[in-house]
Amino acid sequence: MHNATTAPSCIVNSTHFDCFEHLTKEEAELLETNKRDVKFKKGEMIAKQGSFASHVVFLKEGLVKVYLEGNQKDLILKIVPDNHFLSLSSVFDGNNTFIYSVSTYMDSTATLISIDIFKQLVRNNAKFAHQIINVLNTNTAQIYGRFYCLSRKQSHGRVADIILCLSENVFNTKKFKLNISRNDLADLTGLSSESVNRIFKEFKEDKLIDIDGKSISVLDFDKLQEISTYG
Amino acid sequence: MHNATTAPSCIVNSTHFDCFEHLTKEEAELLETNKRDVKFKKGEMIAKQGSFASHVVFLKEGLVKVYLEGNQKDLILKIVPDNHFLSLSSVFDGNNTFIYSVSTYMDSTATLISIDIFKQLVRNNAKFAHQIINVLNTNTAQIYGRFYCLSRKQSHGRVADIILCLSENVFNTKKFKLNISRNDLADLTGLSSESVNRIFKEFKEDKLIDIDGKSISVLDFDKLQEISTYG
DNA sequence: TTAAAAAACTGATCTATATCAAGTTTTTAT
DNA sequence: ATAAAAACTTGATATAGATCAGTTTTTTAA
Repeated sequence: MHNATTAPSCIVNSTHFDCFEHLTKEEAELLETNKRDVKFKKGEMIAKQGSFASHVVFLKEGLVKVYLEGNQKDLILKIVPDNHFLSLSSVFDGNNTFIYSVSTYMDSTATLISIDIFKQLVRNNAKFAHQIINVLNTNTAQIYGRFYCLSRKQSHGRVADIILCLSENVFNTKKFKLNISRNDLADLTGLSSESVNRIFKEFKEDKLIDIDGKSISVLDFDKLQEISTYG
Repeated sequence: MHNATTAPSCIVNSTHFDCFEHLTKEEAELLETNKRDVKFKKGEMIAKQGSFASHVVFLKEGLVKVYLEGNQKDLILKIVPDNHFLSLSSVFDGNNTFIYSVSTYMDSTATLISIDIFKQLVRNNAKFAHQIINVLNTNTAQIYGRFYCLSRKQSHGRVADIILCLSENVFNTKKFKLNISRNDLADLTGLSSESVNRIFKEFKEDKLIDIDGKSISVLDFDKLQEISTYG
């Protein structure tokens, strides 16, 4: 059974919809003349929560995190790989302000599309709008899963979730090189870096994973899944 | 500045879009012949997470909670008042399954719209689709605020949030009669009912609120807001 | 009206995880 | 190549909030 809360909640949204193929030739041309590619260095901010959103942002290349800023610690909503929209929710916000911040994990290229043009496409092309709705909804489903994870599961379950997600959805392999820091990992799990570290150590002792420098291998997939579900 | 995370995060989505006014006469008729009103008693389930969604659900009358079920405790995503959609995210899910459960707080009436007809409207009427996108996005913004609240704020901030939300967005008055139980309140804040109770007591001692039986009055709005922001 | 059941309240523990305070290793920059 | 900085590791302590175990109040129903 498909169930957002028993499946490991993921930090990336892997489903991809090819929205732009539904545009007419004229619409595609209109889009072409009203978009611009911008390069961002590692660690730079692509969007700032609360600031005016004059563009829809599409991540052409790279890896970014989308997060909420507040008076307490930041909350990472998701990480987004290339070929995904970054700011759809923001542009339809009544105030046209970014409802979250976006910053890069690595050098990235973003395509900025004029918000007016984008809205025009949505208003005039129902098939395009339909695809956008699909994107928004996969998004929502993913965030809900993560919401559940961070507010209901405890530390071991959260760490198991992250490992499974990185293995299955980000790197698509049992052994992968982790080029994000323990601190990033702590942010992603909503735990302290010390706690993440201790749990990694436990998982290694229990032969669920193997750690060799920056490389992590998933040894016992089923057990991790179990911990993710019940932890 | 509009900022989802400094404003008290709310459990209801108060913005309302009149989606149906954008339908043509024929579309409206098509809708009319393909919808059906169903009554639900207090405590009954309108939608069950994981089950097949053959209809879009619109809440005509009543008050419901939308929540995720999992192996741990349920997570209430939002409460929804009358004249709002209940299951938009679900119908666009690839599997057509409900991604969350919905049950009523009081006797309610729901309008069920055939999912195929609804999708047809979206695919053919871009203005209608645009409105649906707006609904989805206000929704998302609200859930993000709540996500931040439940995963970053601590107990006092969460309780302050709920009181402010009930006062400002649900009842629209400083003094309101709370006809949901302490247990419901605990569910909404993600705390234990004992903790909620203790904090209510503290707030009363500190003259932030007054409690008289089931009635709650907001006495010090600013202080509550401050607690919501920094607590 | 009164007994039974449910909800609310309160104090005493318990526990998960943060925080603090060292070390140690790795990375970076000169 | 080496010093400085950053990241990681580990143990000790602190704490927010859950859980438990009662008592009191309110609600329900006979």
